[in-house]
Amino acid sequence: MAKDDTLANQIAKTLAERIISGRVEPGTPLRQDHVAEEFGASHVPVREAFRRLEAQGLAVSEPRRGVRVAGFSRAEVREVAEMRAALEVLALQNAAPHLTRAILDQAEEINNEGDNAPDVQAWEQANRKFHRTLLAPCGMPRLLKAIDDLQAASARFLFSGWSAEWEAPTDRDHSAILVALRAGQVEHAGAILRRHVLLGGRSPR
Amino acid sequence: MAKDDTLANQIAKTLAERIISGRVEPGTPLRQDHVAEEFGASHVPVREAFRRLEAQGLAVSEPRRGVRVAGFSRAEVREVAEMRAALEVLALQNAAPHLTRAILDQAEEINNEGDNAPDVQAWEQANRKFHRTLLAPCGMPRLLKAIDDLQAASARFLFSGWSAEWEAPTDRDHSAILVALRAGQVEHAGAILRRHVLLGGRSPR
DNA sequence: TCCTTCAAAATTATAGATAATTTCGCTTAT
DNA sequence: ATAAGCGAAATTATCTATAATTTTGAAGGA
Repeated sequence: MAKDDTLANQIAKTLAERIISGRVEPGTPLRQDHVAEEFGASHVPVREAFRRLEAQGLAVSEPRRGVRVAGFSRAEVREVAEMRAALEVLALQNAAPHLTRAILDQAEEINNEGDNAPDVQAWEQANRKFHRTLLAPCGMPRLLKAIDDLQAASARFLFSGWSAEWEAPTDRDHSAILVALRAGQVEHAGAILRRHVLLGGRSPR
Repeated sequence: MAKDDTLANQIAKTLAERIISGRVEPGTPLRQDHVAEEFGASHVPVREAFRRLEAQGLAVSEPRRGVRVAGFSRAEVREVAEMRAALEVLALQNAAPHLTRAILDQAEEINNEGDNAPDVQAWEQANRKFHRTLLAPCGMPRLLKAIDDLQAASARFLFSGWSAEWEAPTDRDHSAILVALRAGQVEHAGAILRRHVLLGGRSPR
């Protein structure tokens, strides 16, 4: 099934997944012809895919010198965490009035899935889904898109840190956020969310 | 002279300027062949330019149905203002420790330019420069890029509202921000900045 | 041994051509 | 009149080919 109709989009998605999962290392050059050959396509859609990756911050391109997988310094990781914190809190504040009992229950369900996740990948997926479930009702598409891209950047860092040994941490913050939201304490929920996102971006021990 | 080396980037910049200034209306279809002909180029770089505009939120693209100049509803204008407020405050907080006396003086100079601006375009340019001068020292490139894109979106709204009659408002908020920063009251400066950005996005009377 | 120079190879960027899809306007039937 | 159907024109998406630039690596000189 075509995930996205246009070839360029499919290529972009595949490459994005590869970069986020850490399967290709930061700094790796992405050669348009090689990628094109791999996908059985010409390099025109590949170039467009590159542009999308660039916009998402997953790749960097220097004119006439090609595009490489974006690297991430400690400073950049912190930057992304700070941006996420600011924007997710904003989204939560705007989503709060639209959060129903059903949505909160659903979020709790997703949170439980995350606690039982067998590996980092599954945990990250549940984590992302949890956040999105709570924030989506804000109805601000541009904001949600920005948050998505930032979460992808965060995930890169997460995967690079502990791909091997890892154990599912029962997520106290998530639970606390739900408790606060159920009690109508939006500000408090936002404060926990903020701390949660900022600390989540800390370096692995 | 070539502003940006690659044709695609030049085309993107030109089109972006055209959209922001309001010279092309929201909803206008952008035909790759027409644009290509206008620039004396083939449509390959044009398509790449479209992708960039899309990423900046200046155009929307539906697969196989082309790309059109992005529209903006009242809700979207508010969304952009909220995002700007959140991110600019974050940038200011991180920039504050690096703000020297010289930078603040420079900002004041720019602010005066803005007060004497003959038209909206000039005022907006000075306004943008003022913000960037204060925020750039945060040293967070991704954040600054995001703010740039949001400011562009804000400018679109501004230009669409009062292109004709307009008088330079001596910007009290800007001055107040500088006073607070000079006094080392970063939090207070942030609060003014936040209010300033949010109210700046209000609809024309 | 190390640096410079220069040509071959690789790679990017753009152009031109083609296939596939959508849009538009006309005809025709109700 | 109005709506459905059909075909031509326009448009998007892709491919193949070409020009321009960068990288690579080897040869020659300091």
